[in-house]
Amino acid sequence: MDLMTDRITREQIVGVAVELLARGGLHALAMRRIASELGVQQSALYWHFDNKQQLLGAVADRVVAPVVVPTGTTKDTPVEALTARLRGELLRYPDGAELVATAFAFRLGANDAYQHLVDELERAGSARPHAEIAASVLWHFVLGYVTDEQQHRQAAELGAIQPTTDEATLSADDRFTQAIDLILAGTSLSEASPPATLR
Amino acid sequence: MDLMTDRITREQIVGVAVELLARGGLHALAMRRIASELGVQQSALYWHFDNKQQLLGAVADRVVAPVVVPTGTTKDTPVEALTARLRGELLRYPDGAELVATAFAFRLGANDAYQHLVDELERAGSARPHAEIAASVLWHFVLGYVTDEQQHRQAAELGAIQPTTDEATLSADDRFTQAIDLILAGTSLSEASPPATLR
DNA sequence: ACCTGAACACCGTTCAAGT
DNA sequence: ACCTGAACACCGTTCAAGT
Repeated sequence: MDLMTDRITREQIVGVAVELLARGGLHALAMRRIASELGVQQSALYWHFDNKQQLLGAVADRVVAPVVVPTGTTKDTPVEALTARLRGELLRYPDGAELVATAFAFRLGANDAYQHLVDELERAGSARPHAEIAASVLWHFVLGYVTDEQQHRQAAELGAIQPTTDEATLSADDRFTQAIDLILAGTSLSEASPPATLR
Repeated sequence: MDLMTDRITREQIVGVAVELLARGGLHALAMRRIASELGVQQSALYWHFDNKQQLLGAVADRVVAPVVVPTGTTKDTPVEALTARLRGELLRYPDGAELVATAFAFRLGANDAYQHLVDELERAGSARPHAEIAASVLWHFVLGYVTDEQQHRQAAELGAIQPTTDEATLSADDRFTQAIDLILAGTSLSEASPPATLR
């Protein structure tokens, strides 16, 4: 599909890594599989990346790249829309949230997406130190929540769990939105209507 | 140290697993190492546990067990004290937060600790559905934040990062407390003083 | 009931050597 | 500069067989 060059680039490596992630989750992201998909020895990857963590960082960057877009493209309140978009992108790949969380913890990926969240909070009216606290809360919640979501999805596919008959139980979407609203209510800039189920 | 019985129990397995975790983090928690520490073959562990995930779940239970204590033992506001205690216990073991997060995601560990958080929020005045949302936010934030903290600590020990000269930078403790206060401010039951750096 | 011995099917990483 | 070939030092899990 690519123009045939025997030489391999970082971008190609990240490309097939993202494909493998999409198909089989983190489990499929083995150096040997990436290499064989490229028709190359595993050790060849180590000329382009110091180790697997750095490669995963680049994959994480690619996964969350779509959330870093110029503001004003959405008519929704920016911060709420941003968190919803982040969740959406993470859900596109199995283990997406876990991958990004790990990469970010090592500061090897997703740094731009995080910074974008801080910036949006500032533009929405939060002073610097407060915006950083709020961003930290929002970020860790989204990653933790979606990790949970995806792990359950996987467990359900293995038949380990039946889909918990949806009676009187909020959907994952609703619970997510309510949680984001709760957090934003704690920041003075609560654009969102305060949670209806207050007391 | 133990009375010499050639037979091994689940409790003994979990015990040496916790010791290994304390010494070397998740990296040291290999089935072979646990087995050899007990003077037994690796395969022997699989008679007591279905797989490693279940064993890790039991370890996670042990790690967070101290946070599940009867209320009223502390004079602080219960929810704030509970989250602080949870962070404290996680910090006692390298990779403590990551371990508990993974085990909880699979619902194989730390369920009691999570339920305790929901209960405390209810006793503090939150209605059921709201308490569940708030617990989810608090829980994911604490685990995500402490995972980050511990990963940085490890990276710093490898000399990969210098300790970021503490000038004008909030301590990890202060940032944690402020974040918890922000979340609790979003719940109607803001016992905590609203964050000083609001706008 | 509880464990051994041995194998199976994998991993990430390194490194001399090739071109 | 970029990659091969081959090895090193590990993993979790299974399963017949022993006691």
